[in-house]
Amino acid sequence: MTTSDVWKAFEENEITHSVAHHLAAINELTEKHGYARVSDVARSLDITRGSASLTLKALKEKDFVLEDQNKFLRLSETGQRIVDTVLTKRAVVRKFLKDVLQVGEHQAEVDACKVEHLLSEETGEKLLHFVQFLLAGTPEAMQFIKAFWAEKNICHDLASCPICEDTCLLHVHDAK
Amino acid sequence: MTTSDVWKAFEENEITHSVAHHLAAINELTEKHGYARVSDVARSLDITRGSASLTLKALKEKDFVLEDQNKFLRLSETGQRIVDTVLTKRAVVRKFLKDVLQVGEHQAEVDACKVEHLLSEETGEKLLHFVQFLLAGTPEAMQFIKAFWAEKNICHDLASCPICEDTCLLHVHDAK
DNA sequence: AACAGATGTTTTACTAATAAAACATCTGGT
DNA sequence: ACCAGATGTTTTATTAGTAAAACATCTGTT
Repeated sequence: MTTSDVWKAFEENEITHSVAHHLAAINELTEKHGYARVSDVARSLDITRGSASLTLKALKEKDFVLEDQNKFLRLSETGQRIVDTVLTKRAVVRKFLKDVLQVGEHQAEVDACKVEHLLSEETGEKLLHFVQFLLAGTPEAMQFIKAFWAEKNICHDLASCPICEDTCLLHVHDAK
Repeated sequence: MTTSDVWKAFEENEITHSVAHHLAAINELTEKHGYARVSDVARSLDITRGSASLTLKALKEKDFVLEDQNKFLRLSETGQRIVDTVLTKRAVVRKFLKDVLQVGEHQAEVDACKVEHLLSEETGEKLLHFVQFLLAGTPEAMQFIKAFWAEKNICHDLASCPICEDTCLLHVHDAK
């Protein structure tokens, strides 16, 4: 409820950026090549084997990752569920940024990747719902999108609005 | 361009969560009480004076924060610019989550706070533009919002869609 | 002047995530 | 059987951000 409660929630995240990508790497390697070992994860994330070994040891201890007799890794049911929700959030954000806001391909990818593991389930689900509806092709959605992309009379300077000369906090100006 | 380039961008962020909130604290304290000292920032963020002292020392060395003869802190021009863009991004995301997606007040606050410092300028600006247009009251926007809030036939399960029994990657189902 | 309380800094220690290097093990080719 | 290369782990070190505790300074009574 207080300011510090809100901002400290960032640190208390169960799924860190690093954890999300270790799990996603196992997921992708397993799908693409049929197996994932410590070295494969390390190569895929461009970190050393030692680093991957330590992080993955922690993930094994948390039972997000399982290991067979031959050191082959796979996701536990929990690990798979985590990866599925994170990857869906990434896909939703990427699609929203790219197809709706028309953010450049690369930047949309980077921003989605930075944010994927931080969004709550509630936000993820509601954004998914929103993007689906927006791109589903109903007349309301199509007319709205068309009108939005035609729109130009809005201040979009994050630091200082040239019209009202203040920090730009969601004000709309009349067309000149 | 590669996967690891994208995911490593997270760590290379100039403005960390901690830095963003130290700067925001100085901003808020200065506005509200006319001054900000190390102790005020520490209290405001609920961390020790020692921690705040070290982080703020780094911010002084980077010239984001200035200190006068009496140890009173204020933001440099650069620091102020950073805080303005971060706070605007937070406000935009919060408004989008709360007023458009109808995410709960508290969760919208937390998610906006987690994400504010990670979004690129491009995404921040385009989201601002989008939210402004969506809430500006044009007929297209009002009809779209009305239709969206009435909509129910869309899968919004992030982990596994009960209709197609797959991870839910932005597919829309027909109404039953 | 002296003492109490607030303030600021420094030092030591901790955690997560990394690199680097040493080490151990396993596997394939000759 | 041997050696090279790949693989996995452990140890040592680094960085950012924190806590805790010791210390120094400053301020306002009395």
